[in-house]
Amino acid sequence: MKARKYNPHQIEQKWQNIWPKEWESYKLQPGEEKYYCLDMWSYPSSDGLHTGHWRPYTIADAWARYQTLKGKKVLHPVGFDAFGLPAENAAIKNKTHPADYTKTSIANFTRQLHELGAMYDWSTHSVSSSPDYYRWTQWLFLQLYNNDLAYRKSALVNWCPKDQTVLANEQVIGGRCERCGTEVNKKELKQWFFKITDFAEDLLNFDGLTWPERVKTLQRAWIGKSEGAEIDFPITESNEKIKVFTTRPDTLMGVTYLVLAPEHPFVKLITSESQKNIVTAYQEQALKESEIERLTENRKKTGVFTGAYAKHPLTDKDIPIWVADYVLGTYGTGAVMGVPAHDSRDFIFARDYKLPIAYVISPPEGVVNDDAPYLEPGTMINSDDFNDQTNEAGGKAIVEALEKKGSGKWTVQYRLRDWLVSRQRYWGAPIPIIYCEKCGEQAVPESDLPVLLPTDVEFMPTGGSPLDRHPTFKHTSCPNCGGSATRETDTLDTFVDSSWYFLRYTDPKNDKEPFSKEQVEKWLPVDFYVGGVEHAILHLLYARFVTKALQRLNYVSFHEPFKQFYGNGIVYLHGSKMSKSKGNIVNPDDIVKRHGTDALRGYILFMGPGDQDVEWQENGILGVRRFMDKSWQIFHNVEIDSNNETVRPPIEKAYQAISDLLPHLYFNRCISTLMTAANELQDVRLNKHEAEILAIILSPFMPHLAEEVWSILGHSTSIFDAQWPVIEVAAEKTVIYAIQVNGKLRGTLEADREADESKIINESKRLLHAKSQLDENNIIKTIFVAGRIVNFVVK
RNA sequence: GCCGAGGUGGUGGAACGGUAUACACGAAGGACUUAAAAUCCUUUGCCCAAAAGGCUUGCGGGUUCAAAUCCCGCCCUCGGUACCA
Repeated sequence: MKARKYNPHQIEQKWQNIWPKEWESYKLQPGEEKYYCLDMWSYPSSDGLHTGHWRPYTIADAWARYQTLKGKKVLHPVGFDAFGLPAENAAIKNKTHPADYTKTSIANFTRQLHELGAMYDWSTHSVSSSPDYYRWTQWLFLQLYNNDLAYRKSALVNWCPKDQTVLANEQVIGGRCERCGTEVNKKELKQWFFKITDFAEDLLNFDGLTWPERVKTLQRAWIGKSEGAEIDFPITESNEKIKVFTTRPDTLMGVTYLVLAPEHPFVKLITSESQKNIVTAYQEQALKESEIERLTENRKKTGVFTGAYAKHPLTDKDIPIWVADYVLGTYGTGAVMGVPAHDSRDFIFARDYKLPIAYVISPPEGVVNDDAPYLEPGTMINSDDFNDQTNEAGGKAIVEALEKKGSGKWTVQYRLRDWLVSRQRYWGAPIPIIYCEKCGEQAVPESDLPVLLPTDVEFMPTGGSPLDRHPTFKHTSCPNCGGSATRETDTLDTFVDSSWYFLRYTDPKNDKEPFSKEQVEKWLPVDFYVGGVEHAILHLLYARFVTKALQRLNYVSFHEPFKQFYGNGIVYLHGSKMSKSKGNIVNPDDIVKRHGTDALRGYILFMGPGDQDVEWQENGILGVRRFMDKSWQIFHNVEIDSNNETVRPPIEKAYQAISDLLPHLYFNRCISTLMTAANELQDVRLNKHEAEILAIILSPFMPHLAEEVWSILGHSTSIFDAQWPVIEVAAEKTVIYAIQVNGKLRGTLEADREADESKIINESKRLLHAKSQLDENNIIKTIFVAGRIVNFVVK
């Protein structure tokens, strides 16, 4: 075989055209072992992909190909999350229709994904904005609606003034819109919600899932479970009770005031005549304040007295009721008991407003310092019957006493709020609800789905729902009474689309149902999911919720969608995350042109551990390219007709190492291993058997090169129809001992693997003696580790 | 503050408690060439002219025959998060 120069371009195009584009891999045959390998639904944009985007795709593809070689039937689907704000905003900016924008973006993405040479099954292809997909998104909405998991209510919600729509809590990052970074404000609006809070407890459970700690922690923090007590404080001169939530019922005897959030409904009810003006002014001012101002660190606490009092549930003492915005209307009961002696916030507030501070827990030793709140455990004091026990026992006793009186109980609070899913925007799935004056809210019958999104809509955002302005969309008849009725004109959050797409992939052409139970049960849960950790509390939480909801409704039997989640690290360039808007991106097209897809894939894997952030090194790609040139030469120096089955040590070693490393996803170390082997094999003439092994262990990372070599070696079928080789690697005959004195390396000794301990120790002594580095009389102890080390401990 | 991930050469990074710095980039020198690119060879953690030797995995302790790795106490960087009662 005469070595041509390695021409990646030619080879890669060849195989990208030959590799099947549609082979309906979701049709699992009896006896086949499934493996569902998924990368996150692409959000197509006209900007195209940069090398940072390639990272998860490359990881997923290497992994999918490896699983294939291990004999699994791999489902590795592809599709596009095309609905949503970014597409709509980009379309507006480019003065085009979102549908047209989406079409060109998808075409562009499709081309780039082909260039990646990934093992995608294009027959699974689904697009969230196509009616045969969103029909089932609407179906999903109806299932939730019909089972009390979707509802409409009026609430104070997040409003993005730039995008002119409401947002879910998860889409507000630090008081700003997740998409455009604009400060959000609060508006009282009637909106649609999904009851994710029903699953708060289930969502905390990650048993059996291989997920990175950081992602689990983020979700747990977002769900924010805290255990404590709900305690009633009856309002004097009213029949109402103020409910407070506290994690510290043990401090109940130290309550010196109560605080209501400014938006608490009781404020109006209880405020005394004389305080009315002050309180109303305070409420107005508090509501005006933006989330960002309110979140400012170390902000001065403000508040006003309502003029009203409540009775302490155990002592009946009058407790003044205040309004202060350090209490949030959206958490707990929107009211707290003020215990300045044992809570830092209450302490500051009480000091500033001259409210009494009553210590009810003292340190186990010494006396309490009254310049500061005491937050540690201790002994109950000043608490009547509850004195002299630990605060833990005291807390239990207090709740027991409250329970007896019917004015308190143990309870659990979550920070998680229901998921707001309606949007006042055009480019999304219409919410399938009809309002009839006679019959009220009506679900669109499933047989009438999809509720089509009209194309002739004036979609510039103005704050109202664009569909509302359409001449005909809105008008329909009531499915119940047949009378004239109107449609809901809000559309669904795009995260609803992406919260179930992995189910659709198992049955992408089904036009009777979103997926057949049989298909979904065959493939799910997803075995391996790769994507960015920035989705930790958006997509990943929503997808888990939807799966759990569908399980409750009996559409699926599993309760988690993603068995293993691999959060790929971010690629940085010049110290910040690659992004088109910042202008610091590396275009993969250029690199592919110069060095080929395989070199780029190889470098992406070689850069560093795939789950860690890494800085892009412009020249790093050269090392991989040189390795590929070298490999090309090695593969062209093969005894093609030989029946020799001996496997040389460099190949054995590489095979062994990669077989050990790859299951742990140590891609970077696999590439290093291959490089080492190539360096050792440069001048060697391989036999055919060796070349085949080498090609297979290289193929997950550089599939085009491996496939080409495989065909040159005389195979007419794909290398990915082959199996990961199983070879017995014989242990080497000799081993190298490190000879140490007091743990410091003093020399090395090559010895027979089978040589016995005393022989090796003697040889070691002789060696060190010759170098005058050991006085045998001083040896106190000799450590011998077979095959590794001899360590002489000397005086 | 709290939670998570990190801290190893000039750079990206390797290292079941057992020869720290593999692999690669970059740099220096050389070969080939009229020349350059490409390629190949050599060197490349620090100190010392070199050898010998010593030092070295953010800092300080500890455990161990032996620590980048385990334990304790700090420092720094990145990411997340926060009046959550």
